[in-house]
Amino acid sequence: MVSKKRLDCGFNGYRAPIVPRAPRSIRRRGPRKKLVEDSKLCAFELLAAVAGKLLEESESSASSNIAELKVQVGVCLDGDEKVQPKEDIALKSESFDRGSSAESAFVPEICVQEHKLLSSFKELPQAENDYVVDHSSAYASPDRVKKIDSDRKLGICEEKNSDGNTTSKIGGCACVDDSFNHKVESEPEVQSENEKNQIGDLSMANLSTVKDPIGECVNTDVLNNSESSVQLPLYREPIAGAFSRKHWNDVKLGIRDDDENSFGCNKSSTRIRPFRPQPRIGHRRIRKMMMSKYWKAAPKLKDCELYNTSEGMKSFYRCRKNIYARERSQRVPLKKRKLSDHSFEVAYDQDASSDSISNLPEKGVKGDKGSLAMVLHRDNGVSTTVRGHPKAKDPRVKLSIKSFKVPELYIEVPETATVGSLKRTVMEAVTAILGSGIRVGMVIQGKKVRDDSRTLQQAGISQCSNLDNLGFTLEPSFTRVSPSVTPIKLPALSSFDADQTLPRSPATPMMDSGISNTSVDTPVFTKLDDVDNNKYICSIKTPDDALMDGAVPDSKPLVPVPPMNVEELAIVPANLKPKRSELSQRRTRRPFSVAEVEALVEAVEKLGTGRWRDVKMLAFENADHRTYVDLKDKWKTLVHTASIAPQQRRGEPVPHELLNRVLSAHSYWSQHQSKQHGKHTAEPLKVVDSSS
DNA sequence: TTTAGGG
DNA sequence: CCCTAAA
Repeated sequence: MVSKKRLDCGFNGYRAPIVPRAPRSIRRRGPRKKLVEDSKLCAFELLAAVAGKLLEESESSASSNIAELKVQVGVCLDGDEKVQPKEDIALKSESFDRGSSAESAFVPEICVQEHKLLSSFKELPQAENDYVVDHSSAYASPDRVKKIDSDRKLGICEEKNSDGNTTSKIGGCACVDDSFNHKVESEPEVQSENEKNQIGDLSMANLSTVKDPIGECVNTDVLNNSESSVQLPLYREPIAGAFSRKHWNDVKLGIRDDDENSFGCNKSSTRIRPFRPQPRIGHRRIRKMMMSKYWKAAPKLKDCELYNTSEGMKSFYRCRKNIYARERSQRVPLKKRKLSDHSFEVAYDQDASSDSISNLPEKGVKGDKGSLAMVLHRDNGVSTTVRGHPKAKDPRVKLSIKSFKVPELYIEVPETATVGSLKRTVMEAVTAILGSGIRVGMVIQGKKVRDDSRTLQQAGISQCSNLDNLGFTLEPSFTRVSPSVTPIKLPALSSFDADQTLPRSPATPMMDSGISNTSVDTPVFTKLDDVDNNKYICSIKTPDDALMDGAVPDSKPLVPVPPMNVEELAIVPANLKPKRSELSQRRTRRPFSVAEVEALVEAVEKLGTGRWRDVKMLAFENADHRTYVDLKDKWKTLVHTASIAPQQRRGEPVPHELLNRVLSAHSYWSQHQSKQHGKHTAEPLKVVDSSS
């Protein structure tokens, strides 16, 4: 949206970010008021969002010309208010009239209700519930009001102070300081308009065009400045404190911004949507699916022994379910994994289960509970770098985490212990920490940043700031002591590989080997290399990667399904599904492996066609990425494939034998109509002769 | 939600 | 794989 780059880093400069599409905006310049430093970012983003909206709806508003708005962005961070979405709430002109003080009125679609300050406006018919702030400035002109009336939709909440004074912070609202205002204005078009309207028009007509679909609440403060300032609506996050962190800020670690991998930001993307064009319905569905799927509980890996591709289908079937579970995230990555060879991984064998931590090339840690993977870039020496993203509406802060600091570990070993044992001990200590849950801590300039709700800017992280002092740490999470934790503690990143055995191998050697390259010093993980374009998470390399069948060539993001504690960690954001940015894109292609085909064939032989749901449950229960529709489609293609000349077939060759079975089953079920009548109408196809 | 098919 | 009409 706002591709405009962030003007100057400091925000002090007066640069106007270019708001891409906004036809006009509500921008005004104003005296910069010094508001709370904190919400700059938000405001900025809000602006962008508004601009985007304006653009989208530019046509609609007739009143649009009232360009100048003086606004100050007020961000409400306090959580005590309730935000409720409202459908167009029109402010009646009367309302405004009455309050001479009201410079402009913004009607938010969604406002915070029940605000204490609200009282002053209660009388207003429609604005009752809105949190309105009355600004002392009295610009409100009747005309304007009307416009407002018609246009509202901006989703802005005004806050009214009981005494009519403009208050930048009411009810805990923080206002963004001037810096924002400056930025906002620079759009050429806007300016011109501004000039025209400069007269005191404070209207927010333009704003009206913006609709806030979502209904985040916006609180706007109108400033009295003669200078035009922009009024930014603030969108509040319903949940207290979450605001800054989530909205519009995407921080990605070692990830390109084109995808949604920002860790901990998943939600943010979602939230952002509101400002985007409304997705088509179809997309919604997809998204929905994605969401539900990717966030589902991680499968348990334990039940199945190692599945070795080479060992064949037998074991495959035996463990089919399990395998699928793991497999789902996997296959794709194989190739990717290779790309990430530089990534450093530490795996450690802890009894039967092994834990491993690896640095993923791409995504990082998800919130508190996500995987531990971190992406590190090996390129430059700067531990963290930040740079703006040219086209992002919001400048992106890119971080390259070179290393993680682990919480203090206290280790005691005899002098006679071997280096290897010491390493192992360290590993165990680390693992113990990890096993009990860890969280990521952030340190800036040596200071811990504890407030998760702050925006990066607020925390001092911006593309312009020096992030060399930014560090992340892994710390024990006391809050989440793993309850019934499965023995498998951090299989995390690696969880996905179906074929691969649990992670143990790779790393272990490293530790034992005398001088390891990348010694595992206290700091546990870390190093990363970046694979820059790839986004996959994990990379556990195992010897058998090569065996993977059907490795998918193209890079797709893996979906790490950390099996850690199923209970609490169960929810893993697999936001990785990258490639598709938010709006639904097509799913990443995941060719069926021979094993899957066989499983499919077997199921169909048994159940027949027409019962894809059952087929899915029978053979692909845990393969979340395979829907019954997929299975049906696959069957369709298999039948087709089987009927064409081998030379015309593409993709991974399917054993002849399987194709024959496909034909046989297809033929059989064509005659026995499995579907229709009740479930077991027909007997399963027996045997399959593979010959021929 | 599933099926069944076309795209 | 996606999208949908139907069921």
